[in-house]
Amino acid sequence: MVIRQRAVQAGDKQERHDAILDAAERLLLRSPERAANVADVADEAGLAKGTVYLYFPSKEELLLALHERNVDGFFGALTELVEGAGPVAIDDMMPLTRRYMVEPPLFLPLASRCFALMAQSVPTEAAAAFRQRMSDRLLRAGAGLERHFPRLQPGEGVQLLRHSYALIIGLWQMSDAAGAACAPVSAPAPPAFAWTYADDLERALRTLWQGAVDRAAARAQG
Amino acid sequence: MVIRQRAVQAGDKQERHDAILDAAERLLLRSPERAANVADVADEAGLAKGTVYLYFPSKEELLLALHERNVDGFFGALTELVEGAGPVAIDDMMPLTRRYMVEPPLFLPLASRCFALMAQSVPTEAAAAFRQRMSDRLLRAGAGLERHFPRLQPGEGVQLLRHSYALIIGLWQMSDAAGAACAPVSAPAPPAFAWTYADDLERALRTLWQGAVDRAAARAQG
Amino acid sequence: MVIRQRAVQAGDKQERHDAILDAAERLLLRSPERAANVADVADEAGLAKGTVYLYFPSKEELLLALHERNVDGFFGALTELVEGAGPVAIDDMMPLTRRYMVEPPLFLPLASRCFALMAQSVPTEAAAAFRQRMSDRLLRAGAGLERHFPRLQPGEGVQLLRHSYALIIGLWQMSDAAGAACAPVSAPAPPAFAWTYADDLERALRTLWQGAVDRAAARAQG
Amino acid sequence: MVIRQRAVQAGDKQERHDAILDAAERLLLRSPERAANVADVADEAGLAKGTVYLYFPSKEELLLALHERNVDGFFGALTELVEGAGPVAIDDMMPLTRRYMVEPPLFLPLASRCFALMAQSVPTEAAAAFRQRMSDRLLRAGAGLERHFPRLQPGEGVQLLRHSYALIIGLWQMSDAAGAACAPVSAPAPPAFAWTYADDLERALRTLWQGAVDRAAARAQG
DNA sequence: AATGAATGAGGTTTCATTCAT
DNA sequence: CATGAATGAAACCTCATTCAT
Repeated sequence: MVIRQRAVQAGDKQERHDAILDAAERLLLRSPERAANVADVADEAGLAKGTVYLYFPSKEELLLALHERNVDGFFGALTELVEGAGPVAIDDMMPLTRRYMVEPPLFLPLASRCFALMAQSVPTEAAAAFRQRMSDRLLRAGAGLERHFPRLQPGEGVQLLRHSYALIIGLWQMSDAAGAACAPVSAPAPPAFAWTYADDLERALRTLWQGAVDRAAARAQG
Repeated sequence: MVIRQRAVQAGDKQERHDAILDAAERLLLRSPERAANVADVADEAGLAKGTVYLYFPSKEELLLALHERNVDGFFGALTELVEGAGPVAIDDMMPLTRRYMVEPPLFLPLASRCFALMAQSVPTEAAAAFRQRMSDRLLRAGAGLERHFPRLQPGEGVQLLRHSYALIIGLWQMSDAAGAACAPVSAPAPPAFAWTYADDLERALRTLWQGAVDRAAARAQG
Repeated sequence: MVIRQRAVQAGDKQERHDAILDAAERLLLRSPERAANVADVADEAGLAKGTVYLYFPSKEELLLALHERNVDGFFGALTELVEGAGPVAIDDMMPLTRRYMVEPPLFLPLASRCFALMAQSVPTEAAAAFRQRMSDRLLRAGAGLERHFPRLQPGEGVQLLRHSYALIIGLWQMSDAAGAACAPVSAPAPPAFAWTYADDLERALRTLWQGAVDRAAARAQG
Repeated sequence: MVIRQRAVQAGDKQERHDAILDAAERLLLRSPERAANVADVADEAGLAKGTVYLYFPSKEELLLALHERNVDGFFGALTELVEGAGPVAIDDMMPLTRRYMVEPPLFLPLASRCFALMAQSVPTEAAAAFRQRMSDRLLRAGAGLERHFPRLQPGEGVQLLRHSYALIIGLWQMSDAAGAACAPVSAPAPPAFAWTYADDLERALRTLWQGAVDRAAARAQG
């Protein structure tokens, strides 16, 4: 009905692509429980359903793209940090994580959901491509990291990042957040989970990084 | 049509309950890609669809129950270990993990899926109850753990277990295994993921535990 | 919404199966242009959409089943005729054709449409099965026919029936009927088509049968 | 993007019109099972979708035009034959039929499909116009035919052609060919259909023409 | 004349759950 | 208790056609 400006230039198209992602994001923020069907996304974007399919082959790949945009934000900042001039310490990582993953209300639930999608509904090639890009980002950031912690052996930077990411995701899934997301009035968390996700994550990451650094140091000494 | 023996005794009921779980498990093992709809589970159990609903309030809670049975296996063994007479070292944990979580082909995918379920489709109370039982298991095992690593402060045992579990799940979701579950012929894993899940997990867990022990030791010394 | 009696007995099921076909038939009679989507059929039958899918695997196979029921009517009568005691002449065939195929307003359009379905939307096996049953009917009726026209060689009965059926269908598709079906106010038919379908068909069939009988006679004499 | 030469001259337009038909034809030949959507046709013609609509009011009328081009080939040859100087016998018709209708892999499926289109999706006037042109062709060829078979009464030439066409189409739709179009590996045809379409058609046509000629002769004698 | 981005109606199918038997 | 027929919401995606550029 509402014919918005047509996207004829390549730039316009990217813009519209992003606009659709924005719409999906707004929708997920507003009602995380809803499965965000394509009709709603189109509506929110002020477009017709068919138009969404011009830009994304399926609902799943739309969600994946949205997630990847989030991921890019994090890795962009991380790469900038580790490839920058200044020194980098463990303490520099925490704010980054917090800012890009913990605080944005969408990152973790979406990441979580995308893992499920990848295992079920996304065509193998798309999943593989996503994984490949993820690998590239990790490799680059991991290599950068190794420059700042010279005792790390080659590959240990990537490894550490990979393990960190696993902790971030895994812990979130276990955390009350997952439950609380849907429970407006949640009961008090049982003792073993009675931690703020953010704090618990920080502790976990510190422990992990401590272990990695210690081991590297021990190896250097021994 | 075929009315199988009615379950009138309490024991019969438990038996049928388990039989349904068994059927679901067989089904998931046989075709992990399929979404395992209730009709198939009922069929596999030799029961009618309606009968399944006599034993489980919903499909989701059936899956959750199946997962919990798996989890119980692990925690049972872990508790037995830490509450046993002998000494326990980090190295004792690995085989346990491997045996109960890594090697059984169902544990990790199901765990992964259950997190998603908990956040979406399971009624709050059921989720809370599940969480509570999980908390109990963790607390008990965590407390047991602290007896063997006396430098750990109270609560650090649970914490370590929680973080370990997060690593186990998170890493699996990132691993090629998650993708490969559905892709009969998967492309070679991209470099940043080119590790066996089992090996990578072991490294990650060792690093984490190393970090925890080191920190405890440092605290004890400083 | 409206829970009609449940079909538990095999007989009930057949009844419901037929009831769905009846509904589809009514719908097609009422508005032949509409593609009769499954929702409408279900509505007309007073059932839910899903229920229709319990009885027919797809919309196409529903239509095919309806057509086959019509075909069965014709072949039933034909077989009864040729396997009956009395003598059978060419003139006996015409009323049969008229009664079962020409006069019922649905037979020919549906037959026409089913040919298209068979070539496009019906799974190969279903199409093959339909074809097989059609073959059986033809063989039986053809064999019966040969008993009444002893000069026909074995196989010529089936052949004649097959050719007749082709004429019936082909001519109908060419006839004004096809066009008139959708044109409430149709222009006068152009001269080459200015024949009533029924009359033209009778002429064509007589010509065909005449040719067959003549050839048989000639062969017998020569 | 790529604006091909514009068609400004009338000749250019006809050329482009034909080019689109050619593209549709190639497409149907290449994959008879596919429904040949407009996007594909445009693509194959190297044009944009919108351009196709400058030359054809709808997808259906495009198909109809393609079919009519085929039909024209047949009637052109037939008219040339019957209006030529030489004598014409039944045996002269068969090769014509074979060459223009049976052998080209597109004629029959397309003819079949067009009947369905005419009855459903084509606006009345377009259908009437098509029918009118068809009538003209038949009348002319029929009249020519009557000159070669002088015992035929006026109108019986057209009639015979019409009935022949009905046989050709009807028999094809019943034949395995129709089904086989879509079934790369088709099961063996059931006995009642176990004839080559081409042979069966020839038998049928001969029978029909025999009947017509016999009747004319009988009338002349009686 | 040509383009191709945008439209949106349209129909199929699945499957968790209920409830009459 | 057990059954399985019935439900119907839910969501997907295609594609003929239009029209701004």
